[in-house]
Amino acid sequence: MTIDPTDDQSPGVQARPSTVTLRDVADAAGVSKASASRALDPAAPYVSSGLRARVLDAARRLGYRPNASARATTTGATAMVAVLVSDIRDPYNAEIVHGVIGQAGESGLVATFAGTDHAIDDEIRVVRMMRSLRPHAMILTGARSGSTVSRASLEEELARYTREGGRVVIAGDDELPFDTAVVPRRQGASDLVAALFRLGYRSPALIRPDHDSAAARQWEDGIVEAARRLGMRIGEGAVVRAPMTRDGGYGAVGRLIERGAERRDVVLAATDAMAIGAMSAMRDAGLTPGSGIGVAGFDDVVGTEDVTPALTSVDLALAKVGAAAVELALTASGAERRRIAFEPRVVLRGTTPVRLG
Amino acid sequence: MTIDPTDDQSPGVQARPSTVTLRDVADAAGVSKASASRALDPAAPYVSSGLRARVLDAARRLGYRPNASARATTTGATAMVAVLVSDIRDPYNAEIVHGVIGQAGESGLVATFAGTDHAIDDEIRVVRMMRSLRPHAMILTGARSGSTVSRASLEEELARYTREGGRVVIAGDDELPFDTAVVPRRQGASDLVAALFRLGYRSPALIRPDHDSAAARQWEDGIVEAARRLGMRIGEGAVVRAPMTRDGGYGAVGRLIERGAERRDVVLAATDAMAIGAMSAMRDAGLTPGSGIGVAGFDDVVGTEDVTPALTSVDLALAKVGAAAVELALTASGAERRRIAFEPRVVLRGTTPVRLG
DNA sequence: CTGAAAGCGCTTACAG
DNA sequence: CTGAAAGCGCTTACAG
Repeated sequence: MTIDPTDDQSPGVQARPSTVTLRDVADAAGVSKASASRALDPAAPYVSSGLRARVLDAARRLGYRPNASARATTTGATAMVAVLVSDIRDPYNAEIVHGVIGQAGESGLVATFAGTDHAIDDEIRVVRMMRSLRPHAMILTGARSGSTVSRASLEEELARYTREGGRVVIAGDDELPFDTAVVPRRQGASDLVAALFRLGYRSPALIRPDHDSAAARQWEDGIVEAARRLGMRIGEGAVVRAPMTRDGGYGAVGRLIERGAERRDVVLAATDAMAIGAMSAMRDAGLTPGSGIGVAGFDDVVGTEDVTPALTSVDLALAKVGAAAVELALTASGAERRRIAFEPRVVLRGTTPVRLG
Repeated sequence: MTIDPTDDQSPGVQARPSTVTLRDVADAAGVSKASASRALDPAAPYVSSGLRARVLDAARRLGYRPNASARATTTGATAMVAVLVSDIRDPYNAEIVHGVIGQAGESGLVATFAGTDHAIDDEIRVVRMMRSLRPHAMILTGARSGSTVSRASLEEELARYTREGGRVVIAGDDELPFDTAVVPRRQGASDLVAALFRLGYRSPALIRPDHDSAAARQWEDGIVEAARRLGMRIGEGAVVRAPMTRDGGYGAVGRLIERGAERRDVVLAATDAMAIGAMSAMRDAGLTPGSGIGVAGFDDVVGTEDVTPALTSVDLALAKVGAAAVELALTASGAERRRIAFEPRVVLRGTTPVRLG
């Protein structure tokens, strides 16, 4: 650890935190605070290059860092985007967050995160807390569940924030009335079905989440719409609901088999985790994923390459969605609501080989 | 979206962002700003309950949120911990970050994150940027790589921050001179070897990261130390280096086989991802993980349950490490450096069955 | 192009 | 217990 010896003048005295301020820089450069402030701002007009050089030099020598809080109380907003994320351990969210962090860094913003545990009431609390920071924007990501009352409260809290000049952007599903970087679930699901059709699959079984989120709905809508268009049948008994986890997928297979899933030729799960669980259950039941019956997941986050055989899935360009959310937050929005969507990409792997006959 | 009709008095006028300030609350309650400030602070002494009630009521009615920036410029620090994380998509980091977010929320702090892409130079840049926010503490997590010069610059930048009154805490490996919430790698590795010994394994092969991080070193030290103590032999040829990824683990197996890994009875990889890759490679080479030759990973993050057979690993209590880092950041540190470590937990699964003979 | 001054929203001694 | 006043570190019209 390097210690600047000039810093502790009187060793006996309790060392108080000493921060270099604009005042110090101005003094060191022999100019006024106003000039120092302008010299440090690359966008400021009317600064002589000599003065600017002296100030910059003094700032570097002193290790000056502008106080973001003071700047924010002057300008009204913090150079920050606040991200509300339901669960950072979910690789789906982690991928979006990665995109947000990258783009925020490039745009000179810091990104702040708060966890919300999926619950809307939690999210309301967090929005309230975040409002204190006066960030340029709040980005909401991840599925949320809660009552209609809670949802209204959340929208009210967000509306308050926008009235204060804040910007709200959704990164994910298109379910709240704000600018949205859309995760292309519906189209991805449709594309998946079309790709499987081309491989020879004709009768899918579905494992869908047991709660009614926008994500679940869009996935199912995409599947059903493409199936209908292509003349594939999805009967009543071919859809089961399960918790959106690996274990949920595992448990769903039993119920599918009770209903005669052997007559189906491919199992589609709403997430990779569910699909991976389903694969384990199939194996435990004596079925071999990829021979006789296919399996496909959704999201293409992690683990799809590491099961045997590798899992077919759909890449939703999540990091791009996160980056796009930051860009939406940065550019002024007019009256109308904006949407940005990316192209999903179906990734065919070993669980869905070409089907003969 | 709920709009408060009292808010837009003159429809023709450009709606300017209007924020409720302490002044507004004080006026609404008929008290001074000073009194309003005290009434809003639960810890303030000498506030009559009548006054407090009126202020609290006014604040709620108006949707008042204190301006964290203004508060911070007054008090000198932001109620915030800044977390520097190399890559949020790495489930190892995500798990620590999850612990940080949870504990920060409970302590009334917001958590801010910045990505550093593993590079020390990036980290220096980010520390500098974060210093502007004057957070109570910075928490560093994840492995970092860089030259000795860079490392010195990083430590200098961090030292500057501590001189300003900031606190630095490491969540992870014990490689920088600050308070540390220690990931118990070394002990976890030792415990793993001891557990495998009890199952009958005698001659491990090692797949270790090809860079010389503290994490890699501690894992290897733990393995070697326990093996020596138990009289197990790890020969020259039984250690290969590989990139710390799934593909790295995959590639390592080929080299292990060239060197006659068949004579080994268990393959130990420094991370789960490497172990999972190794399993795929073994299968491709005609070996079956768990029969004839065992496999064990490390970290126990995700995916260990989803490969076939399930992967033996070591749970490093990462979320607790993250939470402990926040607690270290919150409690005053004396002169001496503090360390908190948790108990690792060996999780035996299908890849390391009891070995007969 | 540069400086003196006001102001951002808060907290906290200091007097009452 | 309450209020008037100073001050935190910055930015930005406003005069020169």
